[in-house]
This record gives sequence, C-alpha cells and structure tokens, in this order.
Amino acid sequence: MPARKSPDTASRIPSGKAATINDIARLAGVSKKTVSRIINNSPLVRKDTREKVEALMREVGYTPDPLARGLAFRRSFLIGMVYDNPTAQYIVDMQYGALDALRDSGFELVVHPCDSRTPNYIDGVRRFVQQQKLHGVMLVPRASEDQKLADMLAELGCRYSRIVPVGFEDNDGRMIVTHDREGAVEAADYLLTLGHRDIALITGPLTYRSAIERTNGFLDTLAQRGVEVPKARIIEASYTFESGVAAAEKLFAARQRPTAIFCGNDEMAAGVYKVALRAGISIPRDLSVVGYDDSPLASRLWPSLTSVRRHTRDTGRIAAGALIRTDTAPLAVASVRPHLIVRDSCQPPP
Amino acid sequence: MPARKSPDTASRIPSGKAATINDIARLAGVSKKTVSRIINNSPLVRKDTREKVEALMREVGYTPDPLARGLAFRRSFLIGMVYDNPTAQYIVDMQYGALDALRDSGFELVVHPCDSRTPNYIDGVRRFVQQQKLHGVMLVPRASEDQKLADMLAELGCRYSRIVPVGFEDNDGRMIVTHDREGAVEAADYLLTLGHRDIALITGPLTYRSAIERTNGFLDTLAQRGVEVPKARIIEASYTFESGVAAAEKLFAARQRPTAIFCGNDEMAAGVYKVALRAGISIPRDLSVVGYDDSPLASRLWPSLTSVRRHTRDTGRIAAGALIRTDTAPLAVASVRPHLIVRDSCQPPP
DNA sequence: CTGAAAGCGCTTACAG
DNA sequence: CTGAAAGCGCTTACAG
Repeated sequence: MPARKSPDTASRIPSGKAATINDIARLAGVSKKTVSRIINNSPLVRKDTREKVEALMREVGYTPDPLARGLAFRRSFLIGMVYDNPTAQYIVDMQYGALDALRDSGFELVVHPCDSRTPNYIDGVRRFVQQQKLHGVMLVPRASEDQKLADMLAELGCRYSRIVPVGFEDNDGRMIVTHDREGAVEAADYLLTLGHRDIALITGPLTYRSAIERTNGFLDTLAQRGVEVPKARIIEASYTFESGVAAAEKLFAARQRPTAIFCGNDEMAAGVYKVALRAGISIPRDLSVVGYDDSPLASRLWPSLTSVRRHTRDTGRIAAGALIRTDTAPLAVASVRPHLIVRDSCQPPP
Repeated sequence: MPARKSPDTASRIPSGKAATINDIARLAGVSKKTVSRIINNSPLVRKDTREKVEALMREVGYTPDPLARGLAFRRSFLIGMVYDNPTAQYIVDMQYGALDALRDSGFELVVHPCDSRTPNYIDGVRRFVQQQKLHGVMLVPRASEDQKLADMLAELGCRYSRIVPVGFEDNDGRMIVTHDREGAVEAADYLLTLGHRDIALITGPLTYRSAIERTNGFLDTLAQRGVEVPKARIIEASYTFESGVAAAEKLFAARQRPTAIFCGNDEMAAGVYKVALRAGISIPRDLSVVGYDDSPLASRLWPSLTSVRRHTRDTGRIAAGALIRTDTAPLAVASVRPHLIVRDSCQPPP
C-alpha cells in the first residue's frame, strides 16, 4: 500500500484519533522500525525513504507520543527546573529563557521550587527526577551551588546544567557561569570614576556564592585604586527589602555618611531609597546608589536606579539548551557576562 | 510466593532498577491487575489484600511509572498552566499555589506562557494539550477570558479551570472567580470615607475583563454616594508603569488636580509616584493613591502603597486542585475575595 | 472480589 | 539500509 499525497490520505487514519507510528508505517509502506529511525534521526535510512515518510508525517500532522517514547526510552521528554527562593522576576525570566530553548523541541518544562534550607530537600528532588524519569534538570541559584545536589543527580545518571556565579570544577554537569564578580567590578569602576571615595557596601548573605563574588569584586577593585572600605561600612544583609532598610539605617546613623552605596541587589537598594527619602537625603545629590539585577524595580524607583543587568533569559536559554542537545559534546562551560545599566541614581559626590 | 515484610524483600527486586507492578504482584502473591486496582483506589479489593499490598509498596518504595500509566490511560499526569503577559510576581504566586495543590499527588506542573494577541496562539495551546495528553489545564487571566480557547479545550475533551474576574456561564470548565469588582468597591469606600470627592481613576485596558470590573465597581460606588467622576479624570492606560506615568502627567496638567487617584494595578500607581515625586507633589499630603495587586512593589514604594490584595496563591491552589480531584463533582464555582491593605499612601484631602 | 489476555505507541536487540 | 519479534510498565475489556 504505497503512500500517496492525496487528499484522502488523512481519511485512511481512524477518525477522531491522532495518527500513530503504525498508521504512518502502513500508509508509507515501510516498517514501523523505519519510521522510528526517521523520528530519531538515524542515519541508517535511505534519503528518498526518509523524504517520503517525512512528507507523509507532515501531511497528516503526525507527532510521536511522548508518553510511549518515554516508556520505551525509560526517560521522559521533560526538563525540570529546580530553584529556591530567588525573586519572582528572576524565576520568570529564567523560565522564559528555558522555554525559548525548548520551543518546538518536543520537550516541556516542569517547575520544581524547593527549599534548600530544609534537610531533606535533596530527597524531594531525587523523587521528582526518578519518578518523572526527567530527561534533564536545570539547577538555578542558590540550589545550583549545592554540590550534594549535583552529586545526587550524577549518581542517578540524570544530566543537569548548573547556573553558577563563578566557574569551578564539575565532571558531570554543564556549567553556565554568570561572572557576578565582573558586574561588581564595573559598579566599582563607575563610582570611582565619578569621584567617590567614601563608599559603603550592602551585601547579600555571605553563604551565597553570588554575594561573595559581588563583594570581592567590588572591594578588590576599590583596593586596587587605593580606596579602603572600613568594616563598619560593609554590612551583610539578606537580599531582602527589609534588610536593605535596616542596613541603610545603620549606615546613615554613623558620624560620617558615605557618598555612595553599592547594594548586592535591587531589593536592598529600594530599601536604601526608602530610608533616604524619609531622612530627606537626596539621591543622587547627597548619595549615589548602585544596585544589582536590573529588575523592573530599578526603573520604577525615582530617580531610576543604576544597576547591573544579568541577562537572565539568555542564561535560561543556554542552560536548557545544553540539556536537549543531541551531540554528546564534551562538558563545556558557557559564560554570560553582566554589565552596568547607568540610570539616574549616581553623580559625583557633593 | 507469599509476601513477607522481611529485610530481604527489597533484595528480591532487581537491583539498580525501580520496582515495577510486576515485582509488587509477584512479591505479594497477587495478580498485577489487583495491584493496579489498589493503585487506582478501586473499591473492588478486599481490605486485607489492599493493606498487605500497600505495606509492601511502602516497604520497597514503589511508585507507579507515570509514563506507563499515561500511555495506558491515554492521558498524562501533567497539569498545564496557560497564561499570557501578567506580572512576574502574579505568575510565580499562581505557580506556587498550583504546586501546593499538586504536591504528593503524582501530578506535575508544566508551564505554557502564550501571547493571546497573536492569531494562532490557540493552535499552539491545542498542540501543547494534545501532544502532551494533558490531564488538565489551568487558564490564567487574560487567556482565561477567551471563550474560544475554552471552547477548543472542551472540544478536545480536556478538563480545564478558569480564573476569571467575574462569574459567568461555562458548561464545561470550572470557574474560580476573583471578584475584582469587590476590591474596587472597597477602595472607593475607603477614599470616600477619608473625605475625598475629587477623585481620578487610571484603568487597565478596557478590553480586559479585570479592568472593566475594577472600573465599574469603583465608579458605581462613588456614584451611589453622589460623587461623579468627570470623563477627563478617567484615563484608560495599559497596566504598565510607563502608561501610569503618562496618565499621571495628563491628570496633573489639568487646572484642578484630583485629591486621590485609584490605579487599576500597582505598576501604574508606581508611575503616579514617580511623576508626583518629580513634580514635588507629596503623597499622601497633597495626593492619596490606591493600587491593586498588593505586589511587592507596594511595600517598596515610599510612602508604602495602600492596595487591594488578591490572594493569588490561594487562587492557584484552588484552580489546580479542581483539576486533579477524582470526584467528578458538578462543575462548581469557587470564589476568592480581594480585600484592601491599608498602608501609608492615603489621608484626608488637604 | 480476582485474574489472564490483549493493548497503549513507541524502542531495543537481533537478524538479514 | 530494512524489518519481525519482544518488551517498556501500566490499564481496559472480558471472564469467572
């Protein structure tokens, strides 16, 4: 029964149901194994056979059933995104990026927030991965920094990609390095160039790799130009708005106020704005402020906030793309570099 | 081969692989069909048989393979979340809510943002639903307002739940009504009680049901108390920060400024803040502002913004829960009611 | 209440 | 380069 690209080909398929590999094989006059080879891009198919079958598949709108394929492969067509606690915009951007990579690939994105502070969250991720037979997992900060989590995935034989602030060794997974240090270096350069010397720093929790990188990048750059930041002007906060408020209150209570503050993220910078506004301290006339994230908040504040942009969507696209690529390329490292977006929150010191 | 709860039971299962229904049946000394009945909560199983098998399943940590079940059922264990364009915090909250309902249910959440302004987005959703054989779909505003989308799902026989600003008829899907009108009524009552009479309104696009409900609820309440809002003080904007800025500029350019502004969401209220701050108009001394959403932005602005809270996470939990409930209950309507969170952005008129 | 057979729509392992 | 058989781990339809 040879295939014919006739209007009635579709009618040969049981109506009301989607075509199966058997329908395609029958209509094309080949075995289902040959159709399977074409679905899986095997080179062991004659060119004209492939073209004939592909045309038929297009004609009837055939797509293989991911459940059946998954069962036979012992692996689903699902990509998991594992994350804990970051800001909403960051998560949504990361999801959009991942979906950019997965679009029309036959893979879908399954979201899995977790709480890395609970002792057994790794078991939760393990059950998720094992039960769904995930094809791969994206690890987003801060979960991505947990080596035990990565080790568990390696042991399960589940491929994963890690988004990390700084590059390091991992034999099993792929790294996407966001180079947070460089963003902080740029922020420091900018403030120095404006002429600031009395500079303060509000950091995220120093148990976070991102906070460490941003802090060191910032302080090292100042030190290189001979600017020391006294201990009292380095405040470890927690990446939240409220902690930014508290940090700013502490800084403003000192005998001499800094002329510029670098904040480890925009949320904390918004806290600084609030305290400054309340205290009648004018930004940027009396005080310059730089944030990190370039979140929507940055342009909603007034004056709009100078901040480091992270290209989160690109990061997500790369991380997800690395999981579905068929070439079993060597475990490479990809880089996404931040850069400073200058707005209206800084000027030379008074 | 009777089941024994002995330490070596697990060793009867091929090492390195997860247990299957066949392992359970063999170790329990029953047929796989009986195990299947237990998995699916069939009443046609003797109590002691059920208990024996369930104990064994717990002992070996057996969970049925969703791919195999999905293939046999012709339906996956995936819930799709379809949405277009709302704010990040809203989407993330909705996802958290849905995941609350799906936790430990065996179902997973697959995210599917779309763009309802493109003509063929419904086809995209259709492919998504058909190809993945979704168990159900959550429709989030504004996509949830599109009757054609709902009709397509009904035609496919895919169950769905719709989150909508106001209740209406739908024979196929379940409704979760967020009663946006009530939130706006509360905002109007509050401003009237403070003594405002010169009131302006910045609405979302009036093609959005949410914008219509909020607008009508607000204006009707004012009218009932004899307060008319002149046309020039009702500005249709687009739920964005920038559109809020433009609307505020227009309102402030009038001969007489309103003493209070109700904004259809917090983003636009942030735009009003920006213009007021730049123009030296003091909030709340010269101008009272009320938002809608109670987004994180509301407490980050200074003075913190009085806004209508939506209980988005609860909404998501109900919408997802309705899709996985086994009781084929009548298609009911659930309600989530908003309420005003009073902060520091309002006071009696000058 | 319980079970043996057939099937869901694919792939693997083997043979040619 | 191509195919027939067996299998992935479940459920449905039928029989008892």
